[in-house]
Parts: sequence; C-alpha cells; structure tokens
Amino acid sequence: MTRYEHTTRLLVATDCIIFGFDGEELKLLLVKRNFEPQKGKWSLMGGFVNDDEDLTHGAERILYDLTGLTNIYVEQIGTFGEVNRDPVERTISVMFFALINIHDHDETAVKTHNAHWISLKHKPNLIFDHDKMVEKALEHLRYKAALHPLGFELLPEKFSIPQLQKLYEAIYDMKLDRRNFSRKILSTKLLIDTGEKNEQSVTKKAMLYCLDEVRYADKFHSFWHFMPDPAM
Amino acid sequence: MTRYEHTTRLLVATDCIIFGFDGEELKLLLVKRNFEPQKGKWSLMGGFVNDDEDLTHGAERILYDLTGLTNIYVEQIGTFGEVNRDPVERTISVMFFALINIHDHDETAVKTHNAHWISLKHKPNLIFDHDKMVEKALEHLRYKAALHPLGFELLPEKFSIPQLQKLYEAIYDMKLDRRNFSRKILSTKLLIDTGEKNEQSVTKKAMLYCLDEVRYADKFHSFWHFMPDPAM
DNA sequence: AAATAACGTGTCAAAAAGACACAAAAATTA
DNA sequence: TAATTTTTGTGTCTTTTTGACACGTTATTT
Repeated sequence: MTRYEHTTRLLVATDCIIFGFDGEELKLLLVKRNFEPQKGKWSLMGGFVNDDEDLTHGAERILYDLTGLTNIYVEQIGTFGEVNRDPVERTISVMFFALINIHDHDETAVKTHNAHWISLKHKPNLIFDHDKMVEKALEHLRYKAALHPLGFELLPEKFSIPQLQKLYEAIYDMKLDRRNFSRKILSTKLLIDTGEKNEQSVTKKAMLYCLDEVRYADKFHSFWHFMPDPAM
Repeated sequence: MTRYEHTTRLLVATDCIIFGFDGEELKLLLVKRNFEPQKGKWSLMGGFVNDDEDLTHGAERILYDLTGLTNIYVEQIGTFGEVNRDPVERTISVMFFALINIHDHDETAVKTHNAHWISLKHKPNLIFDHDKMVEKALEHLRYKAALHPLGFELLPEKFSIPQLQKLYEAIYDMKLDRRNFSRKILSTKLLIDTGEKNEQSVTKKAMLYCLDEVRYADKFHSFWHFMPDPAM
C-alpha cells in the first residue's frame, strides 16, 4: 500500500499574522494584493504548502520572502478549514502568529510584495476569513503576553521600561500604573541594565535595558502576571 | 477561475485526544487498531476530513461515532503536518482535544471500535506521531486547567471538592493541600451546594456540589490560578 | 469503646498587588 | 536666568492573596 484510498485531498495554505510595534501603536503587516483572486483588496501574507515542505517551513519561507528575516518568533495558533472559507476552492489554512521588531525588516522585500504596516486601530477589512484570523491572533497575543514575557520580541534590543509599558498598553488598549508596572517587570529579573540611556527622548532620558537571554530562555514558560486582570 | 493552479493537494485528517477521569487516574481513550495500516498497534481515534465537512464537524463526527456523545468539550489544539509523519502518504492532521465524563459514553460504540480507556501512566506507544499529540494535549490540559475551570468537564454532574482535588492532582501529578485548594475553589463561586452527600464514600461523606452553569459560561475565560505554580 | 480514615473550617504570617506621592532630569518658556 | 512642563525612577502604606498548619466532626473498622 502506498496511498490511502480516501480521495478527498485539499489545498493547504499557511497565513501569517505579523505583529510589529513602532513605539506607539501595535501594527500588522498586511498585503495589498496585486494578484488574483481579490486583486486590490487587503489580506494577510500567505501561501500554499508545498509537497516537500513541513507546515512550519512553509510559514518560515513566507516570512522570509516578505521580511528578509529568519530568527522570528513564530507560533502556530490554529487551523481554519470551513468548507467555504475560500470561494475559489476549498483550502485549509494553518495560521502562524509572528512577532517582529518593526525596524528590523527588509524594506525592499516588503515593498516588492506591496505590503504595509497598518495600525491595528485602522485595519481595513481583509479578504476571506482573514479578519477572524487577526482576531484570533490578537486574542492569542493578549492571552500569552499576560502570562509570558513574549512582548520583548516586538522591541529593539535595547529598550526602556516606559517603552515596554507602552507596548503593553497598546496590546491591551488600556493604561497601566507606571510604578506598579515597573516593580512587576523588574521582579522577573529578566532585564539587564545596560548603563546607557535613551538619547532619543526629549525630556528625562530613560534607562535602557536588554534581555537576560539565558534567563529568558529558561523562564519563558513560567507563569507571570503582567496584567492587572488580563481582559479576556 | 474556479480552482487554484497550485497542484499540491493533501489528505487532511483529524485526530482526537480524549481525556477521561475515573476518580483516581487520568485516562485516555485509545484504539487498538483492527484495520490497516498498523493493524494491532495502538492509536488515537481519527479519520479523514470529508469534502463537504468543516474540520470541527469532522472531529465531532468521529467523537460521536466512538462515544455516542454530542455535547462534548472539544477544542482544536493545533495541526501536525511534517512531510513524513504518516509513512503511507503525506497527511496533515488537525488535533482535537476532548474532555468527557468517563461514565457517560456509549460502551457498545466504544467496543465496536475496539477502543479502551487506558491510564495515562500506562499508555502504550502509539503509531505515527500520536505520542507527540498526546504530549501536546496533556501540555494543553495542564496549561488550561491551571487558569480556567475546565476540569469540571471531566466530572459527573454532582461532585465533591475532594473529587475535584483528586482530578487536579491527577492532571498535574502532584499533591495539593486540602484546605488551600478548597478555599481557592470556593472563592470562584462556581459551585452550588446541592445539599446532598456522596453516599459512595466509605468514611465521612463529602458534600456534593454542582456547577453554576450561568456563572461558568460567563466567567470561563477569566483568569484564575488553581495551581500553586502551574508546572510548565 | 477505641482507633482509623476522610472531611470541613479556621488561624496566622509572609508575599503580592493596588493606590498613591515625591524627587530628579532635561527641555521649553517666561 | 529662573520658573514651568514633561517624563522618569523609586518609595510607602493598606488590602488582598497565598502558603503552612491544627483542630473538631463524621462514619466505618477493630
């Protein structure tokens, strides 16, 4: 026996929900399609899975094509497979959630794909069920960032605590108390004081920290409680 | 255009990781295969997704076939799609995690499929990547049960706090303090005192509670912290 | 009647969380 | 030059939650 007799074989795609942070707002990397179907409409970046390619590799290939980046934080967050989700032909889509430092990507590659960073608050409607995918990804981000220190993936290598707080405030769309936030973050001992200060700031320059990579890898899966009552 | 030109179409399966609890141990519903491939070996219950069938419906169909139950707690927990995960032919498998009250299922249906409840601690090796699937599902169960009150799905309608505690102890394979556990659970206000007592008990009969269904539905997604330090 | 096993509830100290105030750094304005 | 404004760093106090632990009760067994 070399093949199953069952005959239903389906197209399998991966779609990437790519988050970035510019210091003020949470953004999504979206594609204005200059190809069919739905040319001219907005969508997530995605593609079909090839014969000789694992799902994860498919996602990484797509992410590399679009951003020129390889060491991205990527996580599979689920699969949509409703019969009519794609009007052209039934397609199963495996969703991948990616966090990248918005200043790190290859701008030429992004332009080639006609991709743009769009603030979550001004997200246009997307094709197919991509709006639902974004919703699912945002839910996942909120869930996970409340419990695990994955927010750092969205920041530059050196960052200040106020910057990190702004990121959390953008993710949860709420204000946090500076003093309590700082205390909580420092208590994780994930931050190393670089001794430098944020020279870009207009007023008092904030201290810059970097991640304690060893401790981060070690303690990533521990439970922390970064949010007052993680709004779920 | 009615079809995509991309030619790689793949078999898509769903596999169900079904947990049950008998009052002492956490169990899995596994199938001793009396069909090819891998006849005689143990596996999860699964099947191919049909043309006209959503992924979720596929999983529900399989669960109904096996247990005769419909209102089961089911959750998609991810998709495995490595190129060679199935030696017969490349197959993408969407995993579904199910929690059922072990005394509720249809025994005839289970026997027909040659399925058996096997204690997690005595789980045999399974075919393909099903061991990895079980691991993933157990991880998910531990993660989620630490934060959300989904353990109730595994218990009979009326249950005692000591029973619930034994379930948690089985899930995390650790001992908990009776008094602190009771306090924590009661503080959720999810439990309604039925006024009855567990007559099956040999010594002092424990009070029986039932779920406050309204509050359960309402607060399921809130964050609780049922475990001391959810061992992740 | 005493021993044993399981159950329910309470206390206390330590830790964590939330609310809040003050002082310092750096640019801007008067 | 001095006062003002914005942003940052840190500390205190109170309340809530946690973890460790003890005692009395119910029901069966010896």
